Formats: sequence, C-alpha cells, structure tokens
Amino acid sequence: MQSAETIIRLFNQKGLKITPQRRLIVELLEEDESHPTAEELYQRVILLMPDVSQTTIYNTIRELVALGELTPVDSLSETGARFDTNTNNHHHLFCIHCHNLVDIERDFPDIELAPEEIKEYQIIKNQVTFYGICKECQEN
Amino acid sequence: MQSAETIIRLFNQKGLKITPQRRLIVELLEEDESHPTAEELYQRVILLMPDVSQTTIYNTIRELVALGELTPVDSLSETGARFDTNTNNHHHLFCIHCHNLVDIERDFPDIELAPEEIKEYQIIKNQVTFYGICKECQEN
DNA sequence: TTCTATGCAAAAGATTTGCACTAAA
DNA sequence: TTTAGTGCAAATCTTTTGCATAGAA
Repeated sequence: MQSAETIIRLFNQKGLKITPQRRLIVELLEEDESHPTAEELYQRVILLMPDVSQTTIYNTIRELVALGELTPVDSLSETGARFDTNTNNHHHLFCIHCHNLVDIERDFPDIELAPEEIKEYQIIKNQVTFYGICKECQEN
Repeated sequence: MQSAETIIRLFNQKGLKITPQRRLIVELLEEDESHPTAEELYQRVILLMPDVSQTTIYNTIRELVALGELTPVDSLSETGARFDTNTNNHHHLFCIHCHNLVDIERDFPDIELAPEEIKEYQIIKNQVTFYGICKECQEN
C-alpha cells in the first residue's frame, strides 16, 4: 500500500470521510509487514484508541481492499476448508471465477531461494498455485 | 488417498469401527478429485444416505486427515483472513509452526505450464509459497 | 445541515463440543 | 457387553448486517 498521507488523500477524492479511527488504522497498516488478521489489527488499534469497534476495523479493511491498497492473502476457498484426496506433494491450478481446482503433478526444479532470501528458515517444501480462468468461465 | 478397501483396513487396524456412514464417505472420496468442502461432501453423502449428520462428516474428515489420507488445501491462516500491505505480485515464505509470513519480492521465470497441463485455462499469475520453519521455531 | 461512519447487538456461516442413544466389535 | 460412533442442539469463532447516534464536511 501507499503512504498513509496518500491514502488519506485517496479517501478524500472518493468522498470518504477521514475519521480519527480510519487515520489510525491506515497509519498502523503503513508500517505493518506482519500480514495481520482483522482481530490482530483490532488489538493493535485499541491499545491506542480503546473504544474503536471491530465493525470499524472490518469496514475500513473492506474499503482499503476495494481501493486496491490492501489485499487478502490468497485463499482457495471462501466457503470453508477444502480437502485434497491427493496427499502427495503437488501444485494447483485454480479458476478465480468458478473456484475449480486442478492438481498439477510435477516438479518445478528451478524454484530455489538464495541464502539471503531464506531468512534462516529450514525449507520443507514449496507449492505453486496458478491463478487463471478456466475454459468454461472464459466462454461467459 | 489410498483405495477405500485399504482405508477400511486401516481403520480396523487402529481400532476404529467401520460404520456404514464412514464406508460411504470413504467410497465417495475415493473417486473425488474436486477438493470438496465439508458441506459439499455432506450434500453428496445425504443423496445416498439421507440421515447422516454434518457432525459425522466433520468427524470422519478429521480422522482421515489424522491418518494422512486426506489433506486440507493449504491455507496460511487458521484464525481468519490475513491481509497483505504489499499489493504487488509477490511470493511467500511461511513458518508452519508460528505462522510467520515473509514476502519474497522476485520473479521465478521458469515456472511455466506446458499446453497440455494448462487445461485451456487463461493463466493470470502464479504464486509460490515456501513452507518451512523459521529460525526461532527451529531453536525450540 | 447533511450524510457518511461509528458502535452496538443480532445474525449468519463454518466448525466444534456435550451428551444421550445406537450399534459395531 | 463394551466401547466408540452417531445425531441433535448448543456453543464458538469470524465476519456481516441493521439501526440509532455521533461527527466530518
């Protein structure tokens, strides 16, 4: 996302009001690289402004997502957990319209992180997800 | 997952009882490549055995996951949606213990699907997730 | 002064839990 | 006969919604 000031200006342009709650939420997110949940953001907000409601957190997140300044970390389901009968390591091809999910059974040998990228993690596996539009959805 | 008969045998070995409900669920999953949710599986089950409860679906899914015969499609959060302040296309490094999530800002140019793998999808992007254990969690 | 944002409480959807009853072994 | 599984209802958790009030413009 862009700087807090830029986003405040964006809100203004769209006719959205700049409330102290929104200002605080945007300022906290500006320096946040932790990929917080709504609840985690709420906890950080109420330390500084104790009376903010969760509703306001959810509303503001929704607006920032609509403005393209915040994105949900990708999930392959909106309606509860999905289960895979293929228990081998594999990759996925996902239709962003109809949510069809196809297994890709092969290796991508060239996906390696450099030591300085790895942040001393012990890597266990990687998984690639291809996002696209399936044939049926393209025809609509 | 393995064949329905093999899984029935596995249940037996573990002292788990083979009920008609479980047998049906396992048989339906055996030929299912759709990555269903619990609700979708439930709907398919009650067509053939109308009095099965959702509780039984959830219980059986949980057992199959515990046996390693079914895996949840990977999600980077168990406690609600997470949001990313980095709205550029990027990849992720995820700690499976503490759920820490780090952005990886670079391209992996060699991730391409062959035409026959692509199933006529129009590919929009791909995203790689590296699963591992972060430094702090390794030390515990 | 107008109209959007806020906060509360209730609702909704997914999943889990407590418990009495059923049925597999 | 024993013990685990089932089904119901209630509970829990995340997110959304309805509505009266507060407050930004």
